[in-house]
Order: sequence, then C-alpha cells, then structure tokens
Amino acid sequence: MTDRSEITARKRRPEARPSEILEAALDLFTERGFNATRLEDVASRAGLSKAAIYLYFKDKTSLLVALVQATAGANIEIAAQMIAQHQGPVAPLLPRLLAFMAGRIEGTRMPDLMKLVISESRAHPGVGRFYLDNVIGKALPLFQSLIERGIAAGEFRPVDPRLTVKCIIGPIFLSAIWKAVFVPIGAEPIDIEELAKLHADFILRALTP
Amino acid sequence: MTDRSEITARKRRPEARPSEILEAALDLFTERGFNATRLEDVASRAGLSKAAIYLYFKDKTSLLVALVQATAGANIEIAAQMIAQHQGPVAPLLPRLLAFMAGRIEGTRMPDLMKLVISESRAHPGVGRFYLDNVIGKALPLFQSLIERGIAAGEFRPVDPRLTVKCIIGPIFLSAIWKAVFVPIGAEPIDIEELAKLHADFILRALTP
DNA sequence: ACTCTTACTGACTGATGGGTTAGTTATACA
DNA sequence: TGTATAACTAACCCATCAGTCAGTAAGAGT
Repeated sequence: MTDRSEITARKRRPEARPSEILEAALDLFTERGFNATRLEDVASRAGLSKAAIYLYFKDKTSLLVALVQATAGANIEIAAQMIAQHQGPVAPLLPRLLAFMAGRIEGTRMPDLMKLVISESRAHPGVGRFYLDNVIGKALPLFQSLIERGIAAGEFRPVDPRLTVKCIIGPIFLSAIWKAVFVPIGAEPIDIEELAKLHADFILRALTP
Repeated sequence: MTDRSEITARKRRPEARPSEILEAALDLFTERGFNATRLEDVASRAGLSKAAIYLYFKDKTSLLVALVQATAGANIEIAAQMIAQHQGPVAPLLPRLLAFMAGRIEGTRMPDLMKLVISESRAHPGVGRFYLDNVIGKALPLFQSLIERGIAAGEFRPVDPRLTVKCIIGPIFLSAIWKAVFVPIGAEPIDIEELAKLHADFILRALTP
C-alpha cells in the first residue's frame, strides 16, 4: 500500500514535503488518534523516512500544532469576509452563515480537527490555545457583533448576545463532533445541511420581536 | 500529598477499592489525559500499589470503560424519570429538562467524562459504543418522543423531531465541552444555567405554531 | 568530471510505562 | 495461638517509540 519507490523513486523536493507530511499526519491522527499514531507511519505514508520529518518539524507536538494552524486558519477567514461584506438587514445572513458552516463540516476535515483539538489540548496546551485564540476567539465575536447589529437595528428583540451566539453554534458544533466521533463507531449520520436550515429557522423565529 | 500510610496504615478493604480507584482515575485522566496518566499514579492516589489495581480491573482500558459506566449511568435515569412521570402539556417540561442538564454540567463530572469519551473512543471502541448505546441512545429518543407528543397535541408546530432534538441539546453539549476543554486553558466560563434558560425560551418560541 | 551543499535514510538508544510474578501481611475463623 | 486465604506489594520484565546521528546520494554550480 505504501507507494514509496513505486512512483518517483525518492526524489528531493523540499517544498512539497511539509504539506505532504501534514496530510499524512491528519489522516493517521484521525484514523488512530494522536498517541496511537507512530511517526514512522506518518513518514511512510508521506513517502519518506521518519528522520526526514525532523528536518521539517521540531517534534511530534509541533506537527500537531502546524496541522491545526494549517487547517483551521482558512475557514475563519471566509466567514469573516461574509460578515464584513454584508450590507443591510442581518436576518438573511444567519441562514447563509449556518449553511456555510454546515458545508464546511460535511466537506472538509474540520470535524476531525476539532476532535483532535478537544482530545489533545490538555497534553499539548499550545494546540488548545491556538484554537481558542484563532478560531473560537475570532468566530464568537464575529457572530456576536452580528446579533448586536440586529438588535440595534430593531430586527431582533433584545437578548444576551454572548449566550445567543452559543445557542446558534451549539447544534453545528454537535454535528461536527457527531460526525468525527460517533458516526465512525456506527451512529446514524446527521443531515447537517437540513439541520442548519431548521436551526436557522428556529433562531430567526426566536429572535423576532 | 499522598496520604498512604498516614490515615490508615494500609488496611484491607476490598469493597471500597474499586470505587476509590475509579475516583482517582477520573481525577487524573481529567487532569492529564488518559494516555499521560500512569497507572502507578492512579494507584498511589487511591492509596494502594499499581499491582493492586489489577486485582480489580483487567487492564487500563477496562478501567476507562468502568469509569464511563459508573458515571454516565445515573444521569440518564433521572431524566428518563422526569419525562416518564410528566403529565399534561409538554412545553413546561422543556425548560425544566434543560435546567436539569445544565445543573448536571455545572455540578457533576459529566463534562470531563464526555471529553474522555470523545478523546478515547477511537482507541478504545468499547468506550464509545457504551456511551452511544447507553447515554446518547437513551437520551435522544426520550427527547424525541417528547417533541412528538407536543406535536401530536398541537402544542408545537410540525417539525422534524430528530433534527429538533439536536437543536435542543446542541448548546448544552457545547457548554459541557467548553467547560471541560476550554475553561481549563483560560476561556471565560459560560453561565450554563442562564444559557439553559435563554435557550429554553428560544426553543419554545420556535416551536409554537 | 569534480566538487559542495543539503535532502534524505538506516540503524541506533534511552526512557517510559503497561503488565506480571513471587513473595509478604492482614484478618477471618478454628 | 495457629493457620488458611484473600488482599496487597516490591521488584522486575520487556515491547514500544520519540528522537538522534553518522553516513549516503541527489543535483546544482563550476
């Protein structure tokens, strides 16, 4: 199954290595968990030797940190754009944001990454801190400002924006963990797009004055 | 800090051991994570030797399984009682159920346990399966039947009960993970009781015809 | 062709910790 | 008081890997 020597009888291409290593690492960390994954296996899946990994990453932990940085960064940017660029009433934006997040959960490896963060943030505080500062710490205020805008404009009734945000992302978050943790051991998958639609409807009904 | 010899210069009390071991294990698994916790440390915190643990548990994994069984079992029972015994309109029960769950998250070690399940279910499938079958698999249908009762009685508008359930527990679930994962690394705690109240209000507004 | 740099590897080590075993002590009962 | 048994421990074993290091070869420059 290992392609080593088959395709390109070991060439030197230092530019491509880091991303290849990260990809292999995410696959294996997801399949087997961080601790149970041998760096040797990451190496062979990425098509090089274990020692070579240490040319690109300081140690196993920094591999995990790099993984979180690479995967999580992009998603937030897009959501930030959507919110920043939006004009007019905020109500129609909520369903679109939830649909966007649902799409990310179905279509990217974000759920696996979230599971990794939850699992490893105790043993590797850098991982948790990065996620807290750069993903959660960005996403929550973004949503919060949106709610506040809506309240200020009279579109929404006055509610605690902080708590409301948690009500909004809770079900999406649940779906992500569900997908990464319980579906692989036999749970019935959630139709996340549909859930996002229903939930957006709930939220709008709950927020109208 | 280890009390060993101080209090009861090693007595033999086989009935008390299993629960003491489990308590020590939950403390340490929570503090350091499952993998980083040495059985030696669990033993000394429980006031006995590592070898003694093997008199009561087959191996490290079965310690984890027993932990999940012992901690998770009780909570579901109470919720089941609440739902089964309730008469009349279901709407007033929802806020009470959410408040109950919020209380459990604030007042028990359920969040730590959930984190453990999420983290270890890949490496130890028995853990995930037990939780899926005995906690999730019991709680979801319970809530679902409640929603269905409400719809049948005309209290609620017709919605997909399956998805609605996920909308209801999503924020509570988020709070639990937040408490177990992000608060320890510096995140601001969520006022879960307050969140439960707000969310119950949201749900009832969203469900009324 | 002949270097020199650097990407890369095979083979090693050192520590760690799960699990075991041979033996020791508490205590119930005679 | 003696003794059988169950509770318990100290000391050990050994598989496992993260991380290292001395050496090999790709390929750019000359």
